[in-house]
Amino acid sequence: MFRTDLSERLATHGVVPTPQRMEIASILLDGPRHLSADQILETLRINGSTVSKATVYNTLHLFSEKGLVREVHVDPTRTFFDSTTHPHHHFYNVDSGELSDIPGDAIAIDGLPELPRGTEQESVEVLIRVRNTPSTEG
Amino acid sequence: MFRTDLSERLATHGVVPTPQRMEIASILLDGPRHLSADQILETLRINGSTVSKATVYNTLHLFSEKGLVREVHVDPTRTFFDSTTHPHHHFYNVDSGELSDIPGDAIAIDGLPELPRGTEQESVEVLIRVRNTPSTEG
DNA sequence: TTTCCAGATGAGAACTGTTTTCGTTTATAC
DNA sequence: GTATAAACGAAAACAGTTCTCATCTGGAAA
Repeated sequence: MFRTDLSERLATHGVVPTPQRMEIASILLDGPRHLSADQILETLRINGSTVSKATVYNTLHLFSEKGLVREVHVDPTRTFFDSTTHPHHHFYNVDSGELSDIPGDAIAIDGLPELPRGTEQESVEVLIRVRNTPSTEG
Repeated sequence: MFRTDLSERLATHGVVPTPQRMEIASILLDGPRHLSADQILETLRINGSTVSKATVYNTLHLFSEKGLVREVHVDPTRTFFDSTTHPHHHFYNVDSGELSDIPGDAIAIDGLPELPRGTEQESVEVLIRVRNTPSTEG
């Protein structure tokens, strides 16, 4: 994705594309990504960027608020930010800590239950936890 | 549930039923419960118990290890401990922070997707986030 | 009974991801 | 150039959880 595209994408979501936000966007929004704040900060540092931790968190929350990313909570120790914002589901590898998308049509939910009284649905998420198969032929 | 039943239940799961563990068990295991460590600690205090925070966490992890409870991660700010250990699904009320069970047969998943290469399934969880319906007739 | 020992407990410190605070910088309008 | 609001960032604060380690407990052995 070109910088100008990214820039426009931020703008159309009501986010002023500052240099710091563009750096973060180029890491997180350039394709399907599932990254924690820490992973983004680390990538920034590797790229020689000096964007501060506070700005990373501010920006991620702003992106989330404006619908540019979704927060995914599968691991109590950190929040993942998902660049795919439409409803979809996830695999979570408990060994590697990797989060990945379940292809859109590979799963379906049958018969949504009646919601608790006085509530309305916000989202439906399926999480399939997987672990690495122990290699028995090593 | 009677104390002796609880005590036996711990024992059959390989957990020595100490007084502190029994206090926690009587709060968490006496029916379907979804409680955070903090909620348990608070309940203990209300009941006049002096069980320490360290012991609460130790005990919860022990229970989890021994299959007496399951950990549920829906809220990045705290872990819920669920006294129902067989596979099932949840509602999470984002307004109240309440976690509740989806009745066992009220939902089904259609066509599990192919797992990522080299992984095996550990669990499948459906989480339906709900929010309180704004009362328009108030 | 006394001694020993492993396991259990608990007070408080440490840790970690995240949030907050607040002074400084930047961008834009006038 | 000056004013103003937004954005940035260093560091402190925060909250849930984990860790450390000294003490306690209860049963087995002597």
